[in-house]
Amino acid sequence: MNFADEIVQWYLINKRDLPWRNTTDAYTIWLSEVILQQTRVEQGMPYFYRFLEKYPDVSSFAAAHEDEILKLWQGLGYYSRGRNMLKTARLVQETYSGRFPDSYNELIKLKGIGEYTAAAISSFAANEAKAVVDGNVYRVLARYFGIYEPINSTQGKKTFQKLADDFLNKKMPGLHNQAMMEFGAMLCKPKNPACNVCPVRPGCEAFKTGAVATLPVKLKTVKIRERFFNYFLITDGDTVLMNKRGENDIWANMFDLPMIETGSILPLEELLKQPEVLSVFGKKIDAAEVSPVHKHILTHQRLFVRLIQIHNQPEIKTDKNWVKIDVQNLPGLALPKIIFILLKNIFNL
DNA sequence: ATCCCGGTCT
DNA sequence: AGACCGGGAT
Repeated sequence: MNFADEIVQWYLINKRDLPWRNTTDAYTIWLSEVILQQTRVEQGMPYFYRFLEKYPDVSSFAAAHEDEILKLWQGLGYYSRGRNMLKTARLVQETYSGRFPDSYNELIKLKGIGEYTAAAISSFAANEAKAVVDGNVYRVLARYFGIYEPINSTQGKKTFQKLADDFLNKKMPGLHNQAMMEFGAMLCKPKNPACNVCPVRPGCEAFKTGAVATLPVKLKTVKIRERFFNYFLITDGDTVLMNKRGENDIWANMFDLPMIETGSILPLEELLKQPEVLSVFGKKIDAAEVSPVHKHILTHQRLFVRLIQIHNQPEIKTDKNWVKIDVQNLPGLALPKIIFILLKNIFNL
């Protein structure tokens, strides 16, 4: 028996009895599939029952008000799913006279139905030979075949779709698709997969190489953080107050200037009222901006940096990391690029 | 408290 | 590539 047949055998014995599996009605399957997008079975189940009871067919769904749909959808998240369902129900009512389509090529045109859902509905309702590739299928294929291509890259998606298509049981695509997903959800789980009872363990590349916990590979999207650095230029004769940075943030152990970080760009007036500023510099600061806001790009951060000169400051509550440095010694310090630029403009370094 | 997970649309 | 959401794990 090949890999896919083994999984179908496993499925026939171990499957959960879920309500949407006992029908070939495209409308009912559509309802369940959209509810289950990005949603766990346990969470989606009560919503499925409520929707099916209130809207037993596409005509009743199409006749609903958007407010009713959203109310019934409340708590499920990704509310555009509900709004798209209403658009689709109305379109189906109009153009298909209420007969929900069950072919991949018709389904894929509908709002809220992408590749996965079109393959799911067409294979479950009409046994069309389209392989589903959802998060479960990615995981099962990546592990069994030992594929390190990222599942969320453009090329990776193609690779996995092709692999899924190649292994699809063309005689019973619906059963095959259900089996692949159930196997991923119940046995080949993201965490703590049940390899000890896995029927395809002997052929599993990830198991052989100890890569089960590593696969599938997923590109993590590096979110770029925006930060706002307000630097203060505090001079005394030929010296300037510098700050030795700590270990944990960017520019570890390098020198910058005394600084207050804020959550956004504040007008100078506002900035000087911030508690952190008041506690360090007091109320009567004679301060002026001496640089525009510089945008400084790092790999994971976008910095908005400006320099504010403080003219008359007799008593500053100084920090233990602050040190007076002779201006002529500034070029000898390890300075981040943007700090060097700010100081260069002031002191003609 | 923060991270991770997941289909579709734009 | 990023936005959309809530739940479960850490």
